[in-house]
Amino acid sequence: MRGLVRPTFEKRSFMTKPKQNTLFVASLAKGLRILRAFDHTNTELSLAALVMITGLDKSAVQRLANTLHVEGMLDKDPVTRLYRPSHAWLRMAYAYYCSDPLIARAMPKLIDLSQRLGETVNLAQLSGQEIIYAARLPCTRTIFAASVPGRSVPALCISAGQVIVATFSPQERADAIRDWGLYPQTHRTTMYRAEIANQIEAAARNGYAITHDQMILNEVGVACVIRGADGRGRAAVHCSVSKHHWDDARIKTEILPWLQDTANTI
Amino acid sequence: MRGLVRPTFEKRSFMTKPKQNTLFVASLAKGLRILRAFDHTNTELSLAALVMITGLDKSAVQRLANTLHVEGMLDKDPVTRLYRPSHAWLRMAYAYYCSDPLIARAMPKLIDLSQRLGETVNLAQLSGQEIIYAARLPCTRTIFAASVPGRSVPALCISAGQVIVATFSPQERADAIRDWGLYPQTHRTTMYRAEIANQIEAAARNGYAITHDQMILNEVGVACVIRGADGRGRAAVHCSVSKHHWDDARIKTEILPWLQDTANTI
DNA sequence: CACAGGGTATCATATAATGATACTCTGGAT
DNA sequence: ATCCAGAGTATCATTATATGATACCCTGTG
Repeated sequence: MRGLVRPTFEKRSFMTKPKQNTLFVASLAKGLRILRAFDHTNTELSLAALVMITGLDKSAVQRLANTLHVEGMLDKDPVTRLYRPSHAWLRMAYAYYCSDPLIARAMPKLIDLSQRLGETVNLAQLSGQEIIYAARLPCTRTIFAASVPGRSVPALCISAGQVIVATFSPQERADAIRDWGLYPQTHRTTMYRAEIANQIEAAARNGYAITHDQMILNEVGVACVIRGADGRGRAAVHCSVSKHHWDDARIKTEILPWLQDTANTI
Repeated sequence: MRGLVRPTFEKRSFMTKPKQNTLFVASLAKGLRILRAFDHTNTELSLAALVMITGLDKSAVQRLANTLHVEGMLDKDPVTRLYRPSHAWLRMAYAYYCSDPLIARAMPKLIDLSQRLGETVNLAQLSGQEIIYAARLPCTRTIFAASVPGRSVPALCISAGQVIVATFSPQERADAIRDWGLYPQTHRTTMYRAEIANQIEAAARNGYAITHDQMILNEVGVACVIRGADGRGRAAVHCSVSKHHWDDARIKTEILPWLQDTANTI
């Protein structure tokens, strides 16, 4: 067994090739893989679990995780040895908020809106093929995932995404509807692209979108688009209410106008 | 000029020594330095600016920043070449939220509280010598920094920090009051440790703390501690109101009881 | 037109990351 | 009691990989 002459060699050269050279620091990228291993499913991870998830070598994970710990990016429970995201992850969000001028413009308006409506309002941004909730102002008890910012969901599924895609050129719109990811959040999440195409058409005509039961059952989402300088939608003001308290007619008369007004002034 | 024989050499061996060896990946640590260069002051940075702030070599910054860009941690404006935090920074916050069980327990209670009071409530956590606002539920227009989570401020300055330090043993408390960082946020921020000691004493007796003008002028902060299993305060429920609308008497009768109730049930 | 400043690309060099291996614990199973 | 499995930790030689100097390419300025 000792004599095993580097099965290492071909493996590494094989694995390393896909990465681009010389202006790409592989160690850093691997460190980021460690960070990304933490998500809503994996909230605290052992060394062994990190090895599993990242597919990295045990020694590598040991070093990288230790580095992240020393640098304050990961907390480590001294008894269980489990790693967890540190407060630095929250600080990064703050840095993001400060860096995005849209947030600063939107926040006060969103606060007013949430107080006026007495319902949960969100600022949703397009991030690749997903919508990320950048700011959330929850006004009623709801599930955990809907009460904290940073969650992302497939853009096509929800009103905020639809209203943004609706601002694209016909070609881009068609591409998005055909290609973008789609995965269910509830058993009622719309999974038919034809239906989504209709909803987006309607959003393009109306300037708003309303969806039902997409993220949470009995939840109605209403969204109005915020356009960038080029006219393309980059974000949306989104309001989430309970079906039990609101029917579509009241939503249209009592929520929509305020939502549109807010979106326009941002 | 060509013949300059490596002034490099001694510099590197000299600079590298302070870092611990073999289970510390310096490249990763440097990458994190790039990330940390972004804060509320530096919201978007050029290559040259990153070189300045991090003190790293130009080539290193080039490679590291490029790696972070390729890996989706930094956005890069194709025209100005400026780097900015990406949405990944928000996703990390979401991962943090999911990893901290306190958040999940606190959120619904905080929502109820904010609705009941009609005033801004926060969940504040101790992070080293600072308080970090983990969750914020703004109910009235306020300055930007007070409306988004992730900001951190010196623990001693504000009610939330005082009420937490008040749960420490006398020795730890004294150490904290003597040693912990203190930097002003307004021209009225308390900078006298003796006065802070008194406030913390009061907090220990009363179980709550009230501070004035610490972060924002004409702002009153009220906080009640949330104790961990060991009895030590790890977090606080914090409420921020305007001096113009609330005097201390009303705060004590109309806000404090609800705040204490919320803190206790979390 | 020359220059300065910032961004990009390339290369030889040896540092610093690598992954195998061996060691130490702990807790369960026999 | 003893053994074993699994997880975390520590160490080491090897060379692949990060390094920083340098040269190049822009664009805007004086």
